[in-house]
Amino acid sequence: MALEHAILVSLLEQPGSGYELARRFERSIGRFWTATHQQIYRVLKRMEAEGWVTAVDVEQDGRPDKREFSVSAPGRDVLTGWLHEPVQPEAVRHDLAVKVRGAAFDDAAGRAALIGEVERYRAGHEELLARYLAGEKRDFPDPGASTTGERLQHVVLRGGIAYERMLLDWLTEVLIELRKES
Amino acid sequence: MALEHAILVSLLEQPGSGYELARRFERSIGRFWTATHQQIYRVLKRMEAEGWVTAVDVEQDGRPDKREFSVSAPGRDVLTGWLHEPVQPEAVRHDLAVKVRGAAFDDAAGRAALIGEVERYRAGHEELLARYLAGEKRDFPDPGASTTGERLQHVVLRGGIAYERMLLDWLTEVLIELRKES
DNA sequence: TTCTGCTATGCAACTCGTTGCATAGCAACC
DNA sequence: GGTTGCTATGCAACGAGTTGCATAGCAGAA
Repeated sequence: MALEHAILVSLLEQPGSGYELARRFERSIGRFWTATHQQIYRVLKRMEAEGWVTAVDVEQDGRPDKREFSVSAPGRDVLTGWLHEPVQPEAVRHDLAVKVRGAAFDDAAGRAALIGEVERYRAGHEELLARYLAGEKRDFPDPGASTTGERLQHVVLRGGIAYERMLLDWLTEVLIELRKES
Repeated sequence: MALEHAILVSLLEQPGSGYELARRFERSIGRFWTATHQQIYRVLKRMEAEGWVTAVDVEQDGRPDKREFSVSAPGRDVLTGWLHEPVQPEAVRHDLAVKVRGAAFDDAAGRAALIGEVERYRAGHEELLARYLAGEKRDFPDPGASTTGERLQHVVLRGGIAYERMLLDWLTEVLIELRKES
């Protein structure tokens, strides 16, 4: 399980509350690891009990108080320990690919509906790519002069960008094939 | 949940036993949906109870008997019903991206170890790409003249190929960045 | 002042997926 | 005859992830 590790990385990059983490997981970190706020709160609780993170109450004005988490020394050790473990092959789960193969067993009207869905899906990923590119321009304007952390964050973002471009090209191909059958 | 649907697609393409399905999930279908034999048997049992698939005992010589599953009419309806539902955004979970960002909080020796892991991981995906390309050559030698099912299977395979190529390029970039820090 | 909406945290129940184990038929090899 | 290895099926326990719900502070608008 790597949610714990994703949280440790995120908190090392920037301490924050469970709520803030959930928002980061919706945005930047969600590029490579998704999680809901319930999962995050539950895991934070366990991590706090194990001494991997520490929390301080922070009063805010105009807002409810929050509990800000930081990574402790043992938490850092847990992270580096995990970093040195072998990289496991990923579990791939891609609904759309199942649907495309399934479309062979549907009728023309059903395939037409699927085409609409794929177009909608593709438009969503076009938006996502645009957001990544905007984020890249904003956060990494100067490719040469940056810290280790920034350069590693940048290469991960470039991975997200490459993935989205690949996906958009592939979806174009899928639409061509699906339209041949309608 | 789409494991049920992946199984329905696979059984429509070719009826088979739980064991055979598990082997297909290791190979072709595992490109876009992974599952272990335990999961598959459990889900098959439930699907049989709900009448989505039917089983016949098949005697084999030189081997234990097997139970071969086929999709029933209700099962087909379940599949087409699912095909017409909106495509959900995928849950992305990529260990390696977490590790790359985490490498900023490791020391030089740790990053050196990670480089070795990434190289090993990359070599695995090079092999996988080679297998996909060999499979493409074997199964889809003639791009023009094929059935709907074959063309849709081919476009999904091309997606796998595009993904692996993108991944290999990205891993090259990751290795360059990690080596800058060692 | 009530309603909407964002910040902030959490429980409970459930489903999905993983891991470890167990059983059994049959073939081939040593 | 024992061992190894592949085919074939399954249970039980656990851990991970999802869904629905609940609570509460505070701001701004209607």
